Amino acid sequence: MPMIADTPTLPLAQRITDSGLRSTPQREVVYQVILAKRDHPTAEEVFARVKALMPTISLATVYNCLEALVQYGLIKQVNFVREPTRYCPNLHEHAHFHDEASGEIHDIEIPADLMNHLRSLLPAGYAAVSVDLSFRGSACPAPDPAARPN
Amino acid sequence: MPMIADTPTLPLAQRITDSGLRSTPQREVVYQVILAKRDHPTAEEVFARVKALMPTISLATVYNCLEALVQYGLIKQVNFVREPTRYCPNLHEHAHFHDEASGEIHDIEIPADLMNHLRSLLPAGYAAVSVDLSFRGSACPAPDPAARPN
DNA sequence: AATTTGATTGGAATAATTCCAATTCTCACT
DNA sequence: AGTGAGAATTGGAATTATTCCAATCAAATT
Repeated sequence: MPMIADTPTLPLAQRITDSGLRSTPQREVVYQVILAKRDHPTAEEVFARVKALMPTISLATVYNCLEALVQYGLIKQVNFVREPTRYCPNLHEHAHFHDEASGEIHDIEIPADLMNHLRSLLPAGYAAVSVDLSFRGSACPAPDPAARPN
Repeated sequence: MPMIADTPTLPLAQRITDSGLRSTPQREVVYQVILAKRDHPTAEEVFARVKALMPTISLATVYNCLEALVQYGLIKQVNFVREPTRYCPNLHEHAHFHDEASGEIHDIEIPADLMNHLRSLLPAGYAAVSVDLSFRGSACPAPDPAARPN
């Protein structure tokens, strides 16, 4: 029987092995659902989405896969006060905005030089592995009073 | 019997009521232990410290008090990936450095204009109530090779 | 094909936090 | 000072998020 060329997961498996992580069907499907939607699902949400594609997967495996994917730099994790950990497919260094009204999380692009500037504020002897910048507040869809078609 | 002037908690009670929050003995003692040490205790750590002063207090009340103090702006809460929420007496807008080696959290001062600059990066319609900036990495105690007594 | 190593699984265990109903306290008002 | 309404506190149960564990399964290497 043909082993390849009947599922579109090839590039995914590629990307996983390229990172140095062994590829497994479970890791592929977890990675796939995170890339499929540009949002910030919790482990439980990932589990729910993954079960649609692979009904036999367990929650423990989803946690394991997420941890492995984070560790090998394929996804990032974010967290907010009193919220479960969320996972993010956007590897580009960026900030997050947590909209308290809708509960949604939006990516905020931050110029790279500013991120580096933030790092440079650390006292001598402090080496930052990661910088976490997040905003909390509310987002109004149409703020400027002029020019609204509707 | 005299109702006041026999405990040094007066200014604390003052500060609590001034914030608009009703002062209670429990809230005072929770506030007191957080101000007493410039660190970042978890709720359990606060509970342990508070019990030394008020052995009958319950953990639920510590959580309630912490929540109330945060809500009325008397303390701040911080959190890190896969760590319990921590509480911080430093109201001055600042960042945190989480030292992975020691587990310690250090306050990092950030110029106010830079914090405002960060806020200004948000797209129109996004209003940030709070900005959370935290670093994760390792801190070496003596970085500069010159000038060390001892 | 056998061995070894690593991954997955389900369920139990743990950790952090919240909920709840009963009691107690505080404050405002007689 | 006494009383009643509303708020805070309490202990324990419940919930949520996550990790642990031992057994099974799969894959890579000899």
